[in-house]
Amino acid sequence: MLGFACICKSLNDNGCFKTTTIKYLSKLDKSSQIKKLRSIAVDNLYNTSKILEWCAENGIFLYRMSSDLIPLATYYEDWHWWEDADILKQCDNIKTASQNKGIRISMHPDQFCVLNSEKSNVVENSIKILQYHNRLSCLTGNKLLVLHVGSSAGGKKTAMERFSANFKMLDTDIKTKLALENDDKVFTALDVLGLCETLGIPMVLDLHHYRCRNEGEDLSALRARIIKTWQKKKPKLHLSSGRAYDTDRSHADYITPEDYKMATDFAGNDFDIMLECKEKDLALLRLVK
DNA sequence: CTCGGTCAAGGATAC
DNA sequence: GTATCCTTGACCGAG
Repeated sequence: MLGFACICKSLNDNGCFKTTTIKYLSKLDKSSQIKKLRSIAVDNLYNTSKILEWCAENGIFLYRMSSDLIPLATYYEDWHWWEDADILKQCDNIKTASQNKGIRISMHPDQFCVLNSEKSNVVENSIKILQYHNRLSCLTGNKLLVLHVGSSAGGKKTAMERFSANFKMLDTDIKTKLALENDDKVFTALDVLGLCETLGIPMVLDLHHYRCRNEGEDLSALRARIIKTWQKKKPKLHLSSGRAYDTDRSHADYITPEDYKMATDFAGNDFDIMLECKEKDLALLRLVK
């Protein structure tokens, strides 16, 4: 099963997400700020359920929700967006749509969520980011948060130990949603697999990151172990093509036929494949065609 | 209307 | 320490 992330280019009016900035909001009075934030959140959540409907109509049952549905969610702590009736209604629509249509959803906290940072304020903020994702996940029925290990400061071993220690301090509710993904600069598939096995969480294999960064490990030898980390859930891998060349870390607009074949050969019927490319759903439709 | 500078946030690197 | 890059896409606002 193929899926795509966030933006849906096929939907002109409902396929994208709004946002705002602190700088802009600071020019408004408090009530206008909240009004603006609410309006953006409701629109973004509404668009997400529209995208889910579009997915079902187009035979797509795998989708990653945007992390930026609630604007400035971890900044405006006095704005209790999760107590807003309109927002709750929209979240419930997403939950119902994904469950009724059988769409497997996930989220992927961005680069600012560095749980293993050496800076305590960064760790605290990362936990806030995870709490936000968890809260939104609970309301929308999402059960999977895909994360990178993060910083490599102090060396890989120390950095992974920091990750484990901080992971263990998280709420159980968050821990049961987390999965870890290998990255393209530091933590290899083997590094992340070992960490996932130790922590008892699923591993998302990113094939492009593996291509950019590996220590010669043989993926076919890791395949069964990776699947095992998912227990009864459907394992997932990420696929993208390099923009300018194979190991270019920048993502291309589309997936090359060669990369798609490589991924499907590896995945068989055992893995869902999440596409990461600029043209999103359009790239997926091209592959299916 | 169009286009470009700007934006909460981290990390790594080079100087 | 500080500057700069990596890198996303939506937005404001100048023209």
